[in-house]
Amino acid sequence: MSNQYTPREIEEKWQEQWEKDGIYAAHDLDKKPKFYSLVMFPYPSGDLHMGHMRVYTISDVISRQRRMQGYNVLNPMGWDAFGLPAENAAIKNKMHPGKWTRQNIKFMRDSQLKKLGTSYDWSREVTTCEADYYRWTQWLFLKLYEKGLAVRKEAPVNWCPDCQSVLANEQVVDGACWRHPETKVEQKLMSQWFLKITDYADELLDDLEKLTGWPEPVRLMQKNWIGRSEGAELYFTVDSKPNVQIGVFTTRPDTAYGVSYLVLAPESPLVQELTAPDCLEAVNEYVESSRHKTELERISTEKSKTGVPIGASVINPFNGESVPIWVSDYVLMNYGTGAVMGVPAHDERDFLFAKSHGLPVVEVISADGKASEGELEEAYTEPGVMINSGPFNGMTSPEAKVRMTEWAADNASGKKRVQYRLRDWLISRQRYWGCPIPLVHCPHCGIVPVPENQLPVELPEDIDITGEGGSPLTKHDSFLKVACPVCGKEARRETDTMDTFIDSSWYFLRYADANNDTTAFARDKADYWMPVDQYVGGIEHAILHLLYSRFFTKAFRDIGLVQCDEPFSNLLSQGMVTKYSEISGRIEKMSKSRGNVVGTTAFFEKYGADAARLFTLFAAPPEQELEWSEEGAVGQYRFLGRIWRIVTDLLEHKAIEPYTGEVDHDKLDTESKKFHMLVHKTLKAVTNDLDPGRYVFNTAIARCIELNNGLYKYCQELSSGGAANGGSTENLAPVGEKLKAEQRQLLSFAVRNLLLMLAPMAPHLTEELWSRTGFMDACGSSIHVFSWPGFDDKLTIDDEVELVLQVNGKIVNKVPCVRGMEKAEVEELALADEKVKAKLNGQSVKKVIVVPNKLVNVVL
RNA sequence: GGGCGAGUGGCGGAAUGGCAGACGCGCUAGAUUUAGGAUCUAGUGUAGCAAUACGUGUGGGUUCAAGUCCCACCUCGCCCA
Repeated sequence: MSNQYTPREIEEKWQEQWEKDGIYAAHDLDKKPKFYSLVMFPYPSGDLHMGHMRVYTISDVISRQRRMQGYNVLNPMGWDAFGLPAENAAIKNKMHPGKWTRQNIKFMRDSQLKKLGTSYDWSREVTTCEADYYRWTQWLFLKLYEKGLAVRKEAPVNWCPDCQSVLANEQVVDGACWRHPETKVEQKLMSQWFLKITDYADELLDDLEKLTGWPEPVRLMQKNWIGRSEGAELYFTVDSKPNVQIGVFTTRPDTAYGVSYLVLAPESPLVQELTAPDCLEAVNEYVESSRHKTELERISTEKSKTGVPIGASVINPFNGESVPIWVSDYVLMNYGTGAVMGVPAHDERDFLFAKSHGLPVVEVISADGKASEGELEEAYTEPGVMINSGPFNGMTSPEAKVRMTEWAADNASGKKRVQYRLRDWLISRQRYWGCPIPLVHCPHCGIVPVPENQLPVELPEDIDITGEGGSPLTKHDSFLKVACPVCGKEARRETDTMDTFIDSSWYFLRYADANNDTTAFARDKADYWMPVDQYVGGIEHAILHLLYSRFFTKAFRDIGLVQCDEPFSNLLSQGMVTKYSEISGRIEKMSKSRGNVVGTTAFFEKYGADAARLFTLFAAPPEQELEWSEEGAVGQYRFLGRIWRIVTDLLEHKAIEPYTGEVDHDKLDTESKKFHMLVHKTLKAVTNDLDPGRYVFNTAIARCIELNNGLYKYCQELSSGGAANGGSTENLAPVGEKLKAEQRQLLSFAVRNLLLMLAPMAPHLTEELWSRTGFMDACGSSIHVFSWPGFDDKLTIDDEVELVLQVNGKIVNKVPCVRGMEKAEVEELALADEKVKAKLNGQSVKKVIVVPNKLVNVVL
């Protein structure tokens, strides 16, 4: 039996044993209470580093502890395996995306995640790029299509020339592609598939209230993203064409008397319809130039606003005045109606626009109800009192907002309207490595869904990926040509694939029934496991992935596939892992490109997975940033070594035995009582720290270290008190035969509980010692399926407390005191204290504050 | 420009409004050792021999009592524009 702690020798052994025994299997429909623990599944990019490991460690510890607490735990893992990097790698290495992906998965699963000692139920592994998964992605798409939630629309889209693909708005960062920060995104008009997430805008917003287990910042981000704003749509009749009305959405109908022009988005069809012949050339030129601008450039409040008049005008329904129509690219076609009313006096962007084009500024709201003297310096956007607004003068602007909307509705000039920032989800991608959209274009029948029994529409493997000229699917004849499912005549397959966010918007449902080959997931299993009880993942998915998943869950509920209406009850957003980067000279997020990664293999070899796990948990609370330091990790390696040494030494000296009972406190001597209470105090603190919603692993580990330190000290005392062993550092433990039975029981009790508390965090070491100490045989199970230990609350409260004595809030003395002393008695004790008396120096006492069992403050 | 969050020893970080700095790293000393980047023991906020004084980004405030609550500001981070 080796007496050295060598993680290499034990970790792999137990990993194999656990897998063989299947102790982490989840049981569908079991009577035990369920706990669904989920971590955001990774993209199989090829190599995980210690930074990535943080999230898996956190989620694994939660799963393991819940399992010990008697829950039927579902802790699955899979791969978000479709996506661009596979195609890029294919172009670079001349390797098929499928081969590249599968080889990465194998490495990440077998050589990284398993070596971390994770407790996944691998029988439920899902891989989104395999036909047995994407078949159901397609099936679910068809369900959404039947429900009218998948629609084809002509729309201006963000086009990345590098990807040769359309990007969702969320994938455009600072006007550039999220994968190609150097590449400016272009605007292009195309026919595309959309999912109507806006149908659920209100529910997605309202239900954020229910998500009390989510971090507040994430809920706020979602709220802002949905961006509900209440206002009105107002109709402006075109001067020369009384049958044409232009609707504008505004959140400020109260400023309608201040309208001095109206603006159309360059993409608006009305531009072509209404432009006067003599303005046509200038307008066309302007429309053309705006096509090359990014959305950010267009709506920025910092730059001056460009635009040209189109030579037509509209009537303001409130005052009957005629105002000119302009075209300007600060108006976006896909927000509101693609037309806005210009109120320079009360909107920053309108103010800029009016100033640079010499348009009038009409003030209709002011702070005090009086018009400003001279010209306005800037737009007044605050609420105020109405002026220059006919019958609405004198009202406060919020009141006028309501009244003017009513007036417009009564006069067929407008209506109340709610507008969202959230837009429909554009899912078409002109890419190969994604889930094919299961539709067929038939010249006779139009768009025809592929019948369910013909699914999956498989991605052809015999393909040549060059990265040029769009998707290779458009050139693959046998994929392209298909008989129309309705009329049987020759038709063409849809060649667009789906946005990969679709794959990850339902994977949590597939885990509930991962091997079902007759449907996406059986209703009863999904209803049993859902919702996810604890989801753990990065803050970078705070908006997109979480919003899409919520949308899918709600849509599936309405289709009748599942009962729950929110997928994730509790969410933990772990902070990123950082490290000093030689390249930038700064502490930055750990990543390959920054050259500051710490690999898993070398680290596991040297210190073991348990030390890696403990350090990630110990260095910072989970939602905070964590700076990786090898020295810090060594500290945890040492802690594990200290447990190892003391336990193996106790064992060798026969000072512990596989004693599974409690300890009779009354039989213990004073020192033993103290140590016995330390064990109970630690059990209480650690259980509390691992409580749902708290998850402060750093302090839980600190408590375990304290208990271990206490164990060393107790052993020292036992040795010097008769059970001596010579004081050699080789022998930490007292000699077993010289100990009293209850002292041996206490030592065994302490070791047993220390191992149990650490089991979720350091699964290998604890299992090895559980086995070596004989607890495994005595309890008849792996430590990881044994029950989480309880504690006796009475033994966590000391009889004697240290009373802090203050004079005027400053600490003067500390005295021991019996717990539960009466206030008057405590007051007396404090005033009789020599040091307090010295401070008082005969001055009269104004009052005395007593905090029971803690503190006395004498105020002069 | 707006919103949110965070500033505590040499470092990572602890503190239901009630003893600031738990726990770890680092450092110092001792023990053990052929050796130590192993191990064990003790110490370690700053100044001071000491008693003591001062200490949680800055400035105000509330309170018997503030790292914690309120106001203003500074710095950093994230998100949105």
